[in-house]
Amino acid sequence: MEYVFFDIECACVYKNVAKICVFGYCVCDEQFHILKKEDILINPNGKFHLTDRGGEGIVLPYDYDEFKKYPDFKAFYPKIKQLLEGEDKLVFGHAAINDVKYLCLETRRYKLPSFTFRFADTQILYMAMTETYDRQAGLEALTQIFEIDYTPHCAADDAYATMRIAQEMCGRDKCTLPELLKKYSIRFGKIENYQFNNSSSNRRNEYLREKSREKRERGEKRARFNDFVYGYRVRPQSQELRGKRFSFSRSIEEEFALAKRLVKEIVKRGGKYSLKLSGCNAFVEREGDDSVRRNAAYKMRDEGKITDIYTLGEFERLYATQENDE
DNA sequence: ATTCTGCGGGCCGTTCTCCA
DNA sequence: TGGAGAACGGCCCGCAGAAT
Repeated sequence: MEYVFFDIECACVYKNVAKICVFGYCVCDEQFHILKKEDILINPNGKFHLTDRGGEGIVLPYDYDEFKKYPDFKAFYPKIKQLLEGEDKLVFGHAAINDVKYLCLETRRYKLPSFTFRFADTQILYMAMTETYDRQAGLEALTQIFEIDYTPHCAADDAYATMRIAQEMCGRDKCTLPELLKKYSIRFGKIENYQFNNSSSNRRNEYLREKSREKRERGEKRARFNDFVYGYRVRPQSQELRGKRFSFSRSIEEEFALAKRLVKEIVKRGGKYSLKLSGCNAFVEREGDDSVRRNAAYKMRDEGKITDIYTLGEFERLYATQENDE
């Protein structure tokens, strides 16, 4: 069994065209002994557009004029196909779905048959291992974590770094790469017939499901509170809070019973409640709150737009009716 | 009969971080 | 250029049934 790690650099990437200029790969055996490591330089048949965007972008560690001397993608297609589709090998990449997409686009551009192979994504694997699903781990970040030397955006070196990261992950869990994939329930991505889908992990899928459930529930809570606020139109009993427009920190809003009770107290005294912080002149924060909304409220106080900020405790002491709450 | 309330849904945006 | 995700933020409507 051989492992093939690959990475691709493009001269330009647009919506429906990505012109590949380097196909870098690193083939190793099951003990991560490197069998072959190579950069295939390819004439992209197009200009380089990687740094046009406001000074940002990437600079490839190659002399761009060099590329014109090499054959184009069509010429290298059989070799790349053999590398990725050959028998008895596993294909890996860091955020491989991007590279797979570029391969797909180039086969279309040059009217070549679609690639057909399976691949696993080491970035997904890392996320599953470390259970950090809330942000992607960049290749550079991972090389720092595992102390791997490499030249960024040098395709063969990126492929090598990807391999070393896989090796380190195996070392950490003291198992082989296929065992690691199994352990973290990594499913292979696949390209076939110009259609491709990503490598995935069960844990990440579970996480995503959980997140979407939480998001839905938060949304439901907010919606309930929103609707209550919009629909609550009782006549005030006093003018104590006349001209005051309150907003609460999010965590208070999400505690429906509490938020509802407080809004009733405000309205009873002639005040108003708004979900929108801008336009308010009073704010109630939860002790120890460090949310975006709370910080925005403090900023508004500095600007003189908000005059009163209460903690929940202060507000309760001032306005909450002990008896006859409901 | 009118008002209040609960519950169901929907829409939009910004900013950040990945990838070449 | 130009996607894909993710976190976070703001805004509204319609309807039915309960409450008064």
